[in-house]
Amino acid sequence: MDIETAARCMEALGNPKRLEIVLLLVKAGPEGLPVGDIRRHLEIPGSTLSHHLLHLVGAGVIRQDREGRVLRCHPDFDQLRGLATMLFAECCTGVAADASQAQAG
Amino acid sequence: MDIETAARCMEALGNPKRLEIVLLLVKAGPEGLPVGDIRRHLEIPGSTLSHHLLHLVGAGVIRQDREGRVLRCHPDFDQLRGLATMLFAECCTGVAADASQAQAG
DNA sequence: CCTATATTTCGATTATTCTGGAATTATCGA
DNA sequence: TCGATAATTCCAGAATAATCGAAATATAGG
Repeated sequence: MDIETAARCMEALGNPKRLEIVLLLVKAGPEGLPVGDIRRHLEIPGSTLSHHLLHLVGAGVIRQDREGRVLRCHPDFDQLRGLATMLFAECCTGVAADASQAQAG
Repeated sequence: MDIETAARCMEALGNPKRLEIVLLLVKAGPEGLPVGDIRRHLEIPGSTLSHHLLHLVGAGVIRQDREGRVLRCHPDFDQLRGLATMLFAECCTGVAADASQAQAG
């Protein structure tokens, strides 16, 4: 996963409402939940919720499947795992402090 | 970690420059890097970098230790781990779809 | 077709964030 | 104290995001 993508995911998760949505979906598991259920759980206006969901879908954090009138939302577990992994992927692999201080100071 | 805190961390990591900063610091390991080194690596104006660092510190994602004129920045590994963990902490533990559809539809 | 339900899109307002030049503060060494 | 380096704060403008009511679209069942 590249930095732009990861930042988009993080940014999507960086809003309390949206994070609540995602945690709720993760809790619900792979089957996820319909938009309407999320709305009832979180008690936010439909239009606001719709924007947040679009945002999350755009970032690739959740996916949606239509089932008749109902739009079911699932977390994208692979994406979330990738994100969590990325934070530590190159942990402690390098990037020493510059020598420039020693030279200049 | 509560949702507000987690969202603040995510939001802090949700900017490409800030994510780059944090990944650079994670790469550098526990010793971290001075602000000036980060600036040289990322090539951004000092004031902009300063704002981003303040943001990251405020969110608890990094910490800073002054060493004379140099301000050394470290990732807060505990916080980052906590964040990564939280995403899956309650994975698949519940939240079934409402019965209301079956009743209403 | 008609009615009800599920969800989105439109449109407008308000709030927040990002950005970076210039001035400022702090520390070091002579 | 002076001069250099490290980093921050001040300020202001541009860009983005959040919010939600109202209207619109889509689907289902009779």
